[in-house]
Amino acid sequence: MPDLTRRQQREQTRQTLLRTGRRLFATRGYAGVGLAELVQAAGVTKGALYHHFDSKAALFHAVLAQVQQEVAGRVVAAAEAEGDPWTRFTAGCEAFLAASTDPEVQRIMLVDGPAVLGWAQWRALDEANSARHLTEALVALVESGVIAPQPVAPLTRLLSGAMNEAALWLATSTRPAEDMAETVAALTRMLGALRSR
Amino acid sequence: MPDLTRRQQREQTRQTLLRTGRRLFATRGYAGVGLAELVQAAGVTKGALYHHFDSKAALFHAVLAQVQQEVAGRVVAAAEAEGDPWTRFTAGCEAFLAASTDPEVQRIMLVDGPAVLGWAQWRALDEANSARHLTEALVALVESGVIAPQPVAPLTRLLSGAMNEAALWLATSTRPAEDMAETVAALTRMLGALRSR
DNA sequence: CCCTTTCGCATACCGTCGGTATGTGAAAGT
DNA sequence: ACTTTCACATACCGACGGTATGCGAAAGGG
Repeated sequence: MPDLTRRQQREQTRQTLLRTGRRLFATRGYAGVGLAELVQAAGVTKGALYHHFDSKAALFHAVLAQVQQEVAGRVVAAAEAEGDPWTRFTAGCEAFLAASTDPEVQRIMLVDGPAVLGWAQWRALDEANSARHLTEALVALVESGVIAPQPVAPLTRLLSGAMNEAALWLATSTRPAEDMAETVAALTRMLGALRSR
Repeated sequence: MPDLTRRQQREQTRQTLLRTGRRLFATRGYAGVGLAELVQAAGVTKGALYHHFDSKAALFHAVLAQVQQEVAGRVVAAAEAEGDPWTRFTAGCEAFLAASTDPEVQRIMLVDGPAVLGWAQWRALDEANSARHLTEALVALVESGVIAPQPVAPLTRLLSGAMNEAALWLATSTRPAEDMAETVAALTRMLGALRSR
């Protein structure tokens, strides 16, 4: 009787690589960490890495997907705690800003992501995990008559970009609480312009 | 009498490296182009490159600064053609979107820039060349009473991020004219919310 | 229970990359 | 005319991402 089945061992190694990759990519950036160092920190070898992932970029892709799903989870949780569409929407935006202020999240999701995977692939991941909820929220706002009927696709990109950049800026702020409050205020004000009269 | 003085020759080589770097970085990305290939395309050697720039990243930095100054030039020109602060502002935003839709500009300025130089340094360059004008325009709007008094720093980041992401999205659009129009419309509507009543 | 196959991973190695140390020849200074 | 400067070219290095191969234990079959 083996202490660990093969499936268990395999999954454990994979998770270790993901955790280690996430930690190192977040702290020193994708280009700043070599595979030799990464596998040593994970306690395995390059053979193990290439058994689980096709390339360094593929490992990064898996890490990025994991990070995005975590952020999306926090956003959805915050939104679902509210009742009406408008409050769900603003709560989700604020939760996204709060979650994305984490420096670990930023470097992987916002800085290195587009450059490593290319903008198109990064956008596809972002759409599948994060921007999808934003689009759904905007559609719900239009359908419930809270905001005026209008194309949601450009709105989604504008708001997504605005919040991404705002999160990066907030992370460097010397007065995070005030800047966060002012950012949410400005964002809410701008969103308010879309409301039906 | 020399055909070329040393200063002339030096500047010519430097410009050739900048042009070649810009072309290659734009088409295949920073990580996708090697220095050997770059210097061969420029008709020089690595010795020449490292005589003019401290590193590959330093060459990219110079290229990025040049690209940003061109974009900023177009934005300022469009803004200065208008009279009142509000129209200058919207004209500048539209000019930025139009200029940043160029794929050559995008990859260097919006995708690779933050990852190669780090967000902080990229932000400093952006602030010096591009976002500075945005801040000035917003301050002018507040001082002239067009929009309500409010902190401009978070507004600048929100709008800058929104336009950057919108430009990337527009570049992949299958109906660029319509999407551009809708984006400008949504942007203008959101900005309208900031107007004094 | 043994024998075979599978497979998760380690080892050894390769081409290429960014970066550097040194050489060189022509322009510039005196 | 002689020296110095300097804008490069050449040759080389360690480190990197990636691959080909070997190995040993778990899984499967009789």
